Amino acid sequence: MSATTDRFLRPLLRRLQSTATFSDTVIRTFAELPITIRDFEPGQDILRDGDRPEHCAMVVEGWVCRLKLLPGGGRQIIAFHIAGDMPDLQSLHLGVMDHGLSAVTPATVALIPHDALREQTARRPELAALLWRETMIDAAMFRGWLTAMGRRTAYGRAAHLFCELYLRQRAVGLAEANLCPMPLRQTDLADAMGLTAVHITRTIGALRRAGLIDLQARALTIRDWDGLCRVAEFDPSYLHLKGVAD
Amino acid sequence: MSATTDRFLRPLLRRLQSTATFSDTVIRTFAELPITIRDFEPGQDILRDGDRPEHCAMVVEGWVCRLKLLPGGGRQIIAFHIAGDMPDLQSLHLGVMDHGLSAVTPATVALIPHDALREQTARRPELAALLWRETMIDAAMFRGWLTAMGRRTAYGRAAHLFCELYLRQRAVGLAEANLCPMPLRQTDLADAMGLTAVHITRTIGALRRAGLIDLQARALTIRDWDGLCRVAEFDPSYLHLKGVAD
DNA sequence: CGCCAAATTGAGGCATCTCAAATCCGGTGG
DNA sequence: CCACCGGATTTGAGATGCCTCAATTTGGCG
Repeated sequence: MSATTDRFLRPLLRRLQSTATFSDTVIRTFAELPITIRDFEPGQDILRDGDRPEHCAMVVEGWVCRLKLLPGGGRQIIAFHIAGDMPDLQSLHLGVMDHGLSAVTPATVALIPHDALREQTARRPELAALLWRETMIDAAMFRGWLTAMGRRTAYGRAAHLFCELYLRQRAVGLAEANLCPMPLRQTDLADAMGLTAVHITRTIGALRRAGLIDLQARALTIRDWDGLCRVAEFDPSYLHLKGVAD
Repeated sequence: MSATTDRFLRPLLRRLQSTATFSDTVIRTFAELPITIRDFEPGQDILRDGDRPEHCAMVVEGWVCRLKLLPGGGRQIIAFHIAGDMPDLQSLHLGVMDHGLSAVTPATVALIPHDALREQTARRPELAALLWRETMIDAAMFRGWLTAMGRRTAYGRAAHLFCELYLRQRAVGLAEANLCPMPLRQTDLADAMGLTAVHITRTIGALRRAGLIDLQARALTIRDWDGLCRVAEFDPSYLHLKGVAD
């Protein structure tokens, strides 16, 4: 197996195995996909609203985000993605991007040509079902965020996001006990939560003073997981992770 | 073809044809699915958070909504669905419901057994791709709502929801020119937009006074479509309808 | 060591909420 | 056909969460 394929396969399988069960045949199919790998700078666009991409991306390393820009200047981050995620899987069957994709940190991304992926999913129902399931989880996470935006206060919303990002990283082996990377600037957090950077500062300060978390040096420390979950009204079932009964 | 099958097929095809192109073989496959039909009262639960359904639903008639309830009493409506929509397609591959499904109006729903649907999608890649695409659009609509919640004021958010609900109904032949059913109570609108029923009253009043819409007798009249779109910062591409270039 | 971006703090303003009262409306019984 | 009832909508007034703008501090990095 080539080094490129290995870099691609390792995070992908880690991610898929955190939510689903599948056969070695599927793994072999992944291994044969003609992928290429590209690096991006922080803030660099990977795909723009309106693009018609010819391949799907998978995050090999670093963080990327999906975002929608409004004519009036509004900026809404709709998802963060880490190693193993496929942030634009929908481009396989929806021609036009209805949002953008950019690197948050320095990021390495594997590109899978649409035609190869279409051919393989048409040939292998198990593969199609597995990736279809990923789309379903994508939608489930939007539901989680939507509920956070609509019915949680800034305080609970921030707690909720930290719960999610910690659990997702832990599920793919990127977190230690009560500690995980958190490379987001307060601007990013603000645009993800529909708040202002200023208010994010105050909100994080409140979470810290409540003894729930610490946030420094691009890392999140969970000081009181149960307390954080309570404040967040956090129910991890929307992540559809294997460990959490599905 | 049985009357039951006909009631099921007509709205489903209308919906699918509004966004995608597909073969007669797929239609025949749909026609052979062993569906059953059930009626629901307004407010009645169709599926609850935590359920493990054995079939997918398709709306034959009426409106249903999907919603998430928070332990603290919060209630967030995450989607409205009309005839032809499949509001719990994700239950095909995600075991547990992470949200509920209830009838908004008196509603008729067709139930498609999971095993039949799994068998047919495994056998027919075109069918799988078509429904997978529906899941992708589902996710796209959540992105649209998420952005509305995060970065639009109550005024723009309401305008946005009305734009969407009008276009979606028109796409499946349920709207006349500048007029469509709108059977939602202000409580429903409030829970969908993350606002209060009281504030919905004031917001709709403002839209009316601005000469953009009228809302009475469970019907929405569009008085100024361009103006409404401008206020909403509405870009219909997230609906991935055929008419709107995809 | 100094620079620039990011984070923090303060003060005043506005959008939306809460609570409470009044009115409207659709359906039902007389 | 009218009177009534309960749920839905509307209106008012005061409270609050988050925003805006502006100034200051911190921290990573050349």
